[in-house]
Amino acid sequence: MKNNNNKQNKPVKFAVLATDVLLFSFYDNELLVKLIKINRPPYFKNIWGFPGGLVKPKETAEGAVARIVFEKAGLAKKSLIHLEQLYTFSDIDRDPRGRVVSVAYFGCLSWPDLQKIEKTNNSELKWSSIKKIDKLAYDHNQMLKVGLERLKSKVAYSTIISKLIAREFTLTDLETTMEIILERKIDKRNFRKKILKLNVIQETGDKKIGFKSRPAKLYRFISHKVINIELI
Amino acid sequence: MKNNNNKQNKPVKFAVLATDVLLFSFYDNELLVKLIKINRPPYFKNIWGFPGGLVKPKETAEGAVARIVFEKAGLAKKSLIHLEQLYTFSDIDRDPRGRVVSVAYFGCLSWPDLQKIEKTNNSELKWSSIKKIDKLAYDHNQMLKVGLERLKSKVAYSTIISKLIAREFTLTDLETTMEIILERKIDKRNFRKKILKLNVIQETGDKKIGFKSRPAKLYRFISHKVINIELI
DNA sequence: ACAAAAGTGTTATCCATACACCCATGT
DNA sequence: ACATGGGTGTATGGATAACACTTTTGT
Repeated sequence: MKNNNNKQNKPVKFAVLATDVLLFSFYDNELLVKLIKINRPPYFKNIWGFPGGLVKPKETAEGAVARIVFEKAGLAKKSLIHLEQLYTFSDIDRDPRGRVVSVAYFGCLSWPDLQKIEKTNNSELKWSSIKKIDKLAYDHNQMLKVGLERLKSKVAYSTIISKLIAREFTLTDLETTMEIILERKIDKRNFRKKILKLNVIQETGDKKIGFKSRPAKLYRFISHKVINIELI
Repeated sequence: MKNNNNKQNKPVKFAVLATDVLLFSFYDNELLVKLIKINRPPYFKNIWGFPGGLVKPKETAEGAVARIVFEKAGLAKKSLIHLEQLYTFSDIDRDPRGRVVSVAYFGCLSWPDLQKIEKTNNSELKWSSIKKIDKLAYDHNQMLKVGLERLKSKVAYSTIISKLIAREFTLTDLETTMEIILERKIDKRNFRKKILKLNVIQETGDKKIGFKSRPAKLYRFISHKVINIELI
């Protein structure tokens, strides 16, 4: 039973349609992504990968992702605040068990909005810093590459960052989150001038206190919608 | 045999994976897209749609598109000079015959590079101005909307226009092609200053003559690669 | 000579960039 | 008093935007 006899040559119309989801969050100055332990001997033994699963006959790909995020990624249904299609991966050998085409999605979650259980790491499910990711199952390293590229481009050219940070944030929070995701330094004074002129954030009136330095004004995004706009 | 008994409720893993392709070209001041006559009674009788077909078990989605472009869209294999994945459409009822998920691609073709047969319109295959498109089969109107959006954004922010125009072109050709695709006027002098400074096109040394007005210098794109750069 | 499209320059405004010091709080 | 991060302004150069006339050809 060690051969790949699932990889059939029969001219059936096939196929197995799956979906995988890259869930991003941000905590403690690190961009995180949700990983699940994959155990499918003989091909994958105790290797990490993205949550995924088959799309059911009566589900859209997006519907399947919503279900998988809940059932497999261990998130409450209401937690998924931003989800978009990333890319469809159809390499013939991407799954050694047989032909599986995967529609990958990516989602963004605000860490402070997560419940305690959703933040917990264990042997089956964890939030991993993208800096610490090694070999993943299937073609998930390739997915991660595509996903990170897309996330970076969206962080620079849209308000998607609003889905990754706390509802209320200081300008420094916003700046450093963007710096870490984009992997480059942003000039503090120019960033503040620009973001304030764009009319996408507003002061809450409150300040962040108790941090052994001058209290910082808190801001929030005016709209919950992700709009395309050059942020930096 | 008039009911939709292909739309099964069986909990099979399913599925049928298909691909559809939006082939764009540009001729006579119009953005064109390739349509094929679809005849699948009782659902579709003599209605236009995009060329498409099933992905075979041993094909990637991109491979299937390359085949369909040749077999169904009537293009020589070498003609397809630019192809990229657009979006995967997985609405449950997008195909009334049953569950079919389609990975849509879009391609760009330079009209003068096409052979005569490839440009011909008949009752089964035609190039249609996107201004004259009415109801299409399946969810192809939605695909067209997504495709046009993507094409517009790429025309503004990449050199993809190089795949839609003749290899040698005047600055006015380039400008009007972009104007028509983007559906807005561009200032002639500012456009010329910008495009020339970007170092993406060069003079060929020749001029376009015989047009009852002053001959215009011809240019070509320096690189065949589509790069991301703000063109206008 | 006329029509038609090619080609060209200047100015004003806005935006991007570079850069360093004082302020308000906690300890 | 000191350490920490918050907050602010200006000057320069480059890009953008608005705008109209002359040139070269075909007829």
